[in-house]
Amino acid sequence: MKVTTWNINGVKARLESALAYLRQESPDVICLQEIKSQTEAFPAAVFEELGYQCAIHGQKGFNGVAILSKLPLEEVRTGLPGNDEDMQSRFIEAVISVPSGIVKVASIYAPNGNPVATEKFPYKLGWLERLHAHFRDLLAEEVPFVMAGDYNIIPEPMDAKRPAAWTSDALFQPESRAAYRRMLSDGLTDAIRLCHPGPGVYTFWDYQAGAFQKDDGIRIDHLLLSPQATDRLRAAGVDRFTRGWEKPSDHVPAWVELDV
DNA sequence: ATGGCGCGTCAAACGCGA
Repeated sequence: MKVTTWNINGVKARLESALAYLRQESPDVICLQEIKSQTEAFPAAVFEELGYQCAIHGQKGFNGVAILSKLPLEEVRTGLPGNDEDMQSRFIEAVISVPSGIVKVASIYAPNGNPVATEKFPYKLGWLERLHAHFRDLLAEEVPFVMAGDYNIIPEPMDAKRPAAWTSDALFQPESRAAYRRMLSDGLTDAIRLCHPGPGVYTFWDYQAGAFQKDDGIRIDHLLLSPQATDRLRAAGVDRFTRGWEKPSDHVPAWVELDV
């Protein structure tokens, strides 16, 4: 079972790329972020033609997440628990049926948090706390789950080509990094890091300044696995080739392969 | 050394991202 995550930066702008990617790589499940589409406007029919069921949590203009699955998709939940005031569409999860039972999959789009001196940064940290509280509940269920998405966190200096350039950025603040570490110390595994322990593994390159040509990237898209999912982890990777396609997203897909 | 983009909204700039 292959589970992929991809911040596509607009599902309408990226429709041809997304379809090309799915035809080529054929993941069983793909978690999308920044669909920038209302739920009703999501082009579900074209994905269904490729054999995917769609669970969508959109909003007007910004944000928006989705899970597309070739395997039976059940018990869809939208919205991160813990704050009824939060209207931003950044979380969706579903139960996926697999031969050995179930796998829970969440598509998450954590807040960027910039500028740090504004209310955006505490919103980011609060959101991450809510995410942590939610998966702590899931851990108690002792089921395999994958929380995949754009965490907007550079975990370590080795996850940036130029870490010094990010020191004042919300993505690399000590508080952001600490929130990520707490999730790992609480039992989740960073699958990409486990399978690729060295530096130079990036998932995002800015559109500006020829960042991709200079490989001036950062690793901010992550797949965090529960212990039961980690037991089944066969491989993980990043598909950086899509960044070289016409009209690319600034993020590339990252994936895990699980024995299920 | 610096700055260099792109999407969506909406019809010209602007909010937002990272």
